[in-house]
Amino acid sequence: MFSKACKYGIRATLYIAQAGSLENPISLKEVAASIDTPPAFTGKILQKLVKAEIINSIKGPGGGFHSSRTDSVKLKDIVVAIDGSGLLTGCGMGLSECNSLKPCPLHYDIIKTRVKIKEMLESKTLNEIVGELDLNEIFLKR
Amino acid sequence: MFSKACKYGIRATLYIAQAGSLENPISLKEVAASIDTPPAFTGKILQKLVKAEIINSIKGPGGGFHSSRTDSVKLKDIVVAIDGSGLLTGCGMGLSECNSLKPCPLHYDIIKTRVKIKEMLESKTLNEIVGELDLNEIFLKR
DNA sequence: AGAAAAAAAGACAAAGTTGTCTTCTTAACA
DNA sequence: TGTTAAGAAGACAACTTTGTCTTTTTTTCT
Repeated sequence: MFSKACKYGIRATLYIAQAGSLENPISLKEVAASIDTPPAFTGKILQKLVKAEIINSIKGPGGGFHSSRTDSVKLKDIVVAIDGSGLLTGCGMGLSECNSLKPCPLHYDIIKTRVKIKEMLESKTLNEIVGELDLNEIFLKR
Repeated sequence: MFSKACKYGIRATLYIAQAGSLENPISLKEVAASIDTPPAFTGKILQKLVKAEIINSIKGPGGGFHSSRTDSVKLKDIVVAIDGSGLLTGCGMGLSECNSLKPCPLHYDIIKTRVKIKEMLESKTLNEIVGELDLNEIFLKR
């Protein structure tokens, strides 16, 4: 469903949302160690998330990442920023001219399924997701 | 959601189910032209589908592809044969030890969504899908 | 039996994704 | 003001997916 980069991005964002703040930003090194992902590749992904304004970065000594928008960012924002909107748009069978006037054989079933996928991706903010976590459990690295 | 190979495979299978029969098998060349996919690559995909017993092949002059199981094959069979079961199993965030005892933050939402995806992939047989088509419309190549 | 037509199989090439390494820029702090 | 610690950016390498081309196998037909 999601690319590897996107999965890493979700884990990274949740970790940063949970552990980081403007006063205490989380370094790339700590993020990668905490979610068990390759540090340099994780850095590339975080760059994309910063450009999409999903997280914030602070340069220089003591710098790192935090998120100032945990009350408005949803999973969909992360997925679209990293994987693009292909999961939610376009013909499921790869036809270029598929629409409700000339639907492909799967058109309406795909649309119905996408409604559910969108619900999953849009129903909660980062705050709401993080709020459900039991912080005593390791949950992003296993 | 699906790889390119899988999308090609779905289109090819539907075309073969609709146009082919034991007496009149469809050549690779015709399949690829009809669904607008690269012939050689399409051949590789059809080989996988033959091995998975989703379609049948007949070698030699006059040979080609047909499906003897249009009444039992479902989209899920094609998707699993080509893309594997990753869309329907495993942790959505990529954690190896995610389950209902130690669920990841998205665990239950992912499960709910997958139920809907499975419904889409398991609700109809090839016959039922093909039966809905208006055969006068171009529908697999656009 | 030989020729021809078709899929099967295998080697290869191009493009995209994943991952690493080095250099550049920014900012804190002695 | 220089050093150092951090992210940003770019070049590169490995692997996977997508795609092509050639050879082999099977089968039909003459």
